[in-house]
Amino acid sequence: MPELAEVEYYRKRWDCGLGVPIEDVRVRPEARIYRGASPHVLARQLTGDRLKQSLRHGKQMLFRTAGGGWLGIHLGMSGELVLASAGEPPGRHDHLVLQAGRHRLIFRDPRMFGRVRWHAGPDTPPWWSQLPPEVLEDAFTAARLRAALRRHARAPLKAVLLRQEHFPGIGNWMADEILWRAALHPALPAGRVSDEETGRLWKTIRTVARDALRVIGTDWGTPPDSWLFNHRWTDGGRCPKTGAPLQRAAIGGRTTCWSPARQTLPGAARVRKRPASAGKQGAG
DNA sequence: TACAATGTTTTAAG
DNA sequence: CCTTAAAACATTGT
Repeated sequence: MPELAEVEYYRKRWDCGLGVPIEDVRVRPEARIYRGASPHVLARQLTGDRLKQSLRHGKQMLFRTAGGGWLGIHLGMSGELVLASAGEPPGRHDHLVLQAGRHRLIFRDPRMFGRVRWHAGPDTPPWWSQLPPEVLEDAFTAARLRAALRRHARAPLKAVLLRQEHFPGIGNWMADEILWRAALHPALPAGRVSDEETGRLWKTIRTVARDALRVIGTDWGTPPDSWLFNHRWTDGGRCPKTGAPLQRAAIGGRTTCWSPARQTLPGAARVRKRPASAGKQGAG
C-alpha cells in the first residue's frame, strides 16, 4: 500500500513517541520482517533508549535513538505504523511494539513483505547512506532521468519508473499518475522517449511527488477528482481530462491504468497481451 | 473459489 | 557481466 507520501504520513504517526523513554520492547522474532537480523538484539538495545528523530527517504524510514541506535523500517506492501494506547492487547500482525509512556508504537504488517533493521553506531547505517537521491532533491536531474531511461531502454516506461534505485518512493499509483499527466503510454519502451518528452517526464515526476506529499503525506487527505488517482481502481472509470474510458492491463508486472485518449503508443510498439495460458513448455 | 492487492527479492532466460 | 520477465514471498478481502 505505501508509497512516498503514505510512508511520510506513517513516519509522522510515531512523532508523539519521540523523546519518550521506551520501557518495554516486544518483538515477534519468528516474523519474516527481521530477515536474518536479530530481533532480540534490537529489543535489548532499544529498551531504556528513546527515539529522538525520524527520517524518510523514498519508501524507507529511519528512527534515530538518543543512545546511538538506528531503527530502519520498510513497510512493504501491507505494513503500517500504528499508535495505540498502553492497555490494548497486541494484534496478530504486530511484529514490533515499543512501549513508550502512555503510547504504544506499533509496526504492523500482515503480509510481512516489510522489513525491520537495527544498526548501532554514530553514523547512519550503510544501507541508508547509499540510497539514491530523492526525486525532489536537486541531485535528481533530468540527466539522471535520461540515463535511467537509456539503461533500461527496452523495458516499458512503467516498469522503469517503479525501480527504486532510480526513483525512490515511486510506486504503482504514482507511476500511473505521472505517466497519465505527462501523456506518455506506460508500455512505451523507455529508450524511445524523446528529449522533449524526457523533460516533461522529469517535471511531472517532481510535480506528482510534491502533490502527493502535500495532499496525502500530511494528513492522508483525498486527492481531487482532477487526479487519475480517484478513477484508476474503479471499473468503468473515466479519464478526468478527456472523459474517455480508462484502460487497465498488467504492464511491467503490475496492474496499470491509463487513458488511451491521451497516452498513445507510436507505431510498432504495441501493448502485448499476456499469453493466454500457452501451456508450460517442459524444459526438456 | 480463485484472483488480486499502492513492494521487493530471487530465479530464469536472453 | 548486463537487462528483462516471471515467480516467489504470506495474508486478506472480494
